[in-house]
Amino acid sequence: MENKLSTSPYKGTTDTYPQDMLNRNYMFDVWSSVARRFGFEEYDTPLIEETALYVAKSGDEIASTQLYNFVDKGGRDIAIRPEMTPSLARIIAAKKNELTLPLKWFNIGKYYRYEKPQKGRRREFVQLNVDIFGIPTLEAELEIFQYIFAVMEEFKALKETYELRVNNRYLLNYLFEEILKLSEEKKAKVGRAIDNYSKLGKEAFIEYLKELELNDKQVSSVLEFLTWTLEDLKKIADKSEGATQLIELFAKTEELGLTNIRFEPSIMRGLLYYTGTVIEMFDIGSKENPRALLGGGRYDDLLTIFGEEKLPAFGFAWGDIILEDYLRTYDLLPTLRTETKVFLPLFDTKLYTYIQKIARDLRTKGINTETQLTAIKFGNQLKYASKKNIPWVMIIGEDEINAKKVQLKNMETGEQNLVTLEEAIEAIKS
RNA sequence: GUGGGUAUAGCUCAAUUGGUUAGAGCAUUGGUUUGUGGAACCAAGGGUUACGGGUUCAAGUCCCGUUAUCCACCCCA
Repeated sequence: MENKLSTSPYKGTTDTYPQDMLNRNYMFDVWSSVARRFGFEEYDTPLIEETALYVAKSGDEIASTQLYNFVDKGGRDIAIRPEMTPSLARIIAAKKNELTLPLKWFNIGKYYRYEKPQKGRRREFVQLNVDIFGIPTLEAELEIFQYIFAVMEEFKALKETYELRVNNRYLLNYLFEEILKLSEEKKAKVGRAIDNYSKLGKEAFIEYLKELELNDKQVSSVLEFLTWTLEDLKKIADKSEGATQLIELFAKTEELGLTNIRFEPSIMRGLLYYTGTVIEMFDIGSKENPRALLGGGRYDDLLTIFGEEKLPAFGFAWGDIILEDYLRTYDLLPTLRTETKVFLPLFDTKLYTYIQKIARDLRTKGINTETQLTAIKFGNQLKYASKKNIPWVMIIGEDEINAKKVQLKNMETGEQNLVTLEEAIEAIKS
């Protein structure tokens, strides 16, 4: 090992400097303020859970390969959370009898997955989770859809650049069981192929299905399925609950006037706990962001892993990295300035205490104030304030103190006035 | 986990194809009569050329390994 410590962050993680933090906070503020506007409440869970929580749900290789898990000093097998849903289900199951339904909860938190880092994918990332518990009907879906679109509007995203794609796991089950009559093992593989349909291309897709030993009839059934529209669903409405739900769902989205949403038969969403509606949102205005912006679905059965009765649930997760990529693609990140409102220069060390007391006064009144700490050349102090994009500079030297006034300088216009402290505060606050 | 590309200053890139002391722009810091910023000009700091080994009289340049990053798989909770 080398003696010198590396300044690089751990593989697949990134440092966030104050400048980047402004963007991050902007995105998170939109997420959470719109959530509160809809009546969602914030909650949190520990970063560490028992490994069993994740194994119970998935059981397969995800837990062994992509989970950060280890044994603690007490011999417990624990893991850093790779997602929120199991923890959320856990805390709800724990207090199921005392919680008033429905629950509309959200959280913004960090997650860790042992992945090979790529663009839009890191080992440490932040996700927004929004979930509704206790609504068995499609109103839960509609509430979430409206939230998602409200967020996109808040980001000022252009309508032609995003699309929410919706499918239903019961419809997929109908395809697998009633039309194709597949074994469990093949369901998973065909499902994955369908998920990859647009990426594979039609020919590679057909070839892959044939490798899975699907006969010609089955292959053409899958291809036909992928072209299905809502009209086609009406023909099988009496046979598939998934079809019925989708028809009803889209009737309501239309009544609500929701756009940027459509039925898409190839949406799969993994293979784990989803029970009905599944959703993904995509950037459709460019080719720069091929990954889903967000994904989610209904998971009515998840509480059963805690030995509880079923509780209807619908929710989704939205990743920070891909959102930021999306916003950058369309130049939707506003130019953000520091939160500091006013800068107080210092002409002479003798004035330090005086300036500090003024600053204290300003801060008491809720004005974010930064002061010059050492008396360097005034031009450089202004340069500093200018570089940090602080909108106001309050200049106080001997002359101003004698006049019992302050010079208030607007850094954008360069305008400067000799005013009383009260007048200055008024101007800064407005 | 598999396959491939890349790695030179904080950032974007040079370096006559193996040949002196590795350069430039931007950024940073200071200066251009120290109570007025953004521009311009001047100057400075900043590099074990990712790390380790090898070939060679000579390596930023060629070879091997490691690490990181990007792309495609795998997976995507």
